[in-house]
Amino acid sequence: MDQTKGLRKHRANATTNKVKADLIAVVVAVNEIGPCVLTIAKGPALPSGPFELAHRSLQSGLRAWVELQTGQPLGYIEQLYTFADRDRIDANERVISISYLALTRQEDAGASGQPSWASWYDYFPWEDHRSGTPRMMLEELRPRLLEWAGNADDGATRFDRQRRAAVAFGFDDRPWNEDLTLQRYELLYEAALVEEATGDPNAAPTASASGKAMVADHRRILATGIARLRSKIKYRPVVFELMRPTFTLLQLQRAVEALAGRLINKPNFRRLVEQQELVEETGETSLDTGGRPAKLYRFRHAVLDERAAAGTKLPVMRP
Amino acid sequence: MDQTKGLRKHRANATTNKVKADLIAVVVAVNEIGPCVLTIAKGPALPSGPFELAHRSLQSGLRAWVELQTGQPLGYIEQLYTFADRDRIDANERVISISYLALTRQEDAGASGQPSWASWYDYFPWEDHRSGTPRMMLEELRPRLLEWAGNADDGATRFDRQRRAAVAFGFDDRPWNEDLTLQRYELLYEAALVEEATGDPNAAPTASASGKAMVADHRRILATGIARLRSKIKYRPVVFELMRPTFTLLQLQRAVEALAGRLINKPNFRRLVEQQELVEETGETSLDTGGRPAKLYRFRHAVLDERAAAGTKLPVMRP
DNA sequence: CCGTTTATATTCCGCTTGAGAATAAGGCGG
DNA sequence: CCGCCTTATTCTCAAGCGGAATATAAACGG
Repeated sequence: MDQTKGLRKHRANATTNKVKADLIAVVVAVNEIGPCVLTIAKGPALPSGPFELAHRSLQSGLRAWVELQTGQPLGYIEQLYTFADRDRIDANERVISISYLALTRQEDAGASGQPSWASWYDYFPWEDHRSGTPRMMLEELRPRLLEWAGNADDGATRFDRQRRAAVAFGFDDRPWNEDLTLQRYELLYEAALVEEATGDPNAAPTASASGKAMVADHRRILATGIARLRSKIKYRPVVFELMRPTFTLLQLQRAVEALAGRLINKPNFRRLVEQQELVEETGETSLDTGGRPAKLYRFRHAVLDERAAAGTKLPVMRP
Repeated sequence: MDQTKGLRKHRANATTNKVKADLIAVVVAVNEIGPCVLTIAKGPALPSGPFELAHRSLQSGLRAWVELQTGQPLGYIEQLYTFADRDRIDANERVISISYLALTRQEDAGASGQPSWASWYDYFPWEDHRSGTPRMMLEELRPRLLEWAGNADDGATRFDRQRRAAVAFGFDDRPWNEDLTLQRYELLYEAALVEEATGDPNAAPTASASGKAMVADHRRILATGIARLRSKIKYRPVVFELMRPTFTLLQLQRAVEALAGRLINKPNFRRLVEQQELVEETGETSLDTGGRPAKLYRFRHAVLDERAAAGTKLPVMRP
């Protein structure tokens, strides 16, 4: 097989192997309730639509679909993942899905459309550790995962499944890692503990003990978005895309806690924010906190240019 | 505009908006010379080919094309980015490119094919800081970037361009950040200091003072791959995909240095590797080091399961 | 005026990290 | 055989950072 053959084939098939490209969005906002995801009113599904000739770019196509389906304008957008749907392998049609994470403020919604927001913990109840480890995780998920591990044929697989579950969920005194949202969902899928894994893929999704289901693989895409966001807030100032123009430090902390799904040490969080110079005082204070008034801050947009988030962990030598 | 209309449109256009999907690979290996990228022999281009109906998945399609064009089997693969080619907007054809990063060992090459490897610093000479800051960066790039900044219409833009160049390249006593490979290339592109930005996109690329050019946007994709790899080696043990089964700690360090493009403090690097338990001794030693024999190590594959690379940087509370 | 509530500031300690020096174990030439 | 050169391996030490708890400030309501 020489490579000339490969190149010839490349050209010959150029016109026959077309695919349909779908754009799909995980749109996140934070309100009093907590972290929310934008769904289309028709059902438990993420906004999506095909990439069309009229779209100037992938992102503008996504913006158009989301705004058309929900009336919500998008701010920050970043690509998540592209995959070829395995469920839809027809003889002559292939579908590619390009998923995105978008951050927005809920009040940005325009007049048109009827955005419907849902707490993302409705879909992943085991992901919220702000009030301690969720009961259902220890009382339902854990025994069912152990049962699944025990069902394996050979001992090696049993041991492996147990270890994977323990790492993902923090069993056996392992630490909880909020970034592993996707691995956890995939593990539950593999163990057939989420509805999508068992039922007819075309059946209407319902709520179950292990969280609300969504159509097709939308819940998996949502898990990807949550995982990406949870790890990203640690090294990039993206939280501010979700905040109002001015805010108190506690409001900022609550937003981060809502996303991360766990509580944060207050003084240390303030120290972190201040020494990174992420915010500046507006000079005003907020009285509706109940106690002493809190200073209001705004995001220092300059940090987006100034710093490039120096990478860590490699003991490089200084010149 | 209600959403019903959006959904109707969705269905109606489902069959008319097909696109061609290209798979494109940044295949990396490390040899005595340094970090290498796999190119097709026909010219300065990355291996690529269309996603076809016959391919079981995007990744398997990529594997097939790379092996067909270069004879190189691929190990580790991860997705980089998906984009719609702006250069090729015909009336009726849209092309989507899905790019991948692949890691392999050079000796893994089979009999067929004729892989051609090139040091990636041939394409990005300003990225190699292992022997100090490259001359060409300070003597050629810097003055030309400053000139470009000075050419801006208004003072604000001039200042902004200068700052961006300083952040990306570490001018004015700012630290060098090896992870910014993509930003640096994009800046040079914007300043028209790389050949792809100026010449006819269909002209044959040549070498210039600012590194070898590649066809279309392949050099940009390569920059994306380098940036991803440089940041990934800091929190995931992917270097081992590029190493021989057994190696000395200095060989491992040299590989990381080749990728990162900068030197590493030896004792601290050893401490890092050991305390993370990434490797285990084979019991043998290597005599061909010139001085005292070095212990040989192998990668502890178990770490891939054990640890999930705990995220840092958020002052979470412990229960 | 005092207690309650929340915001903000300060302190302390242990661990990691950056940087350099010291020691070990081969080969080689005299 | 001995001293020297080269590279490998280990040790030390101080500065900085992160985790946790405590102390002070400013509003409100009785």
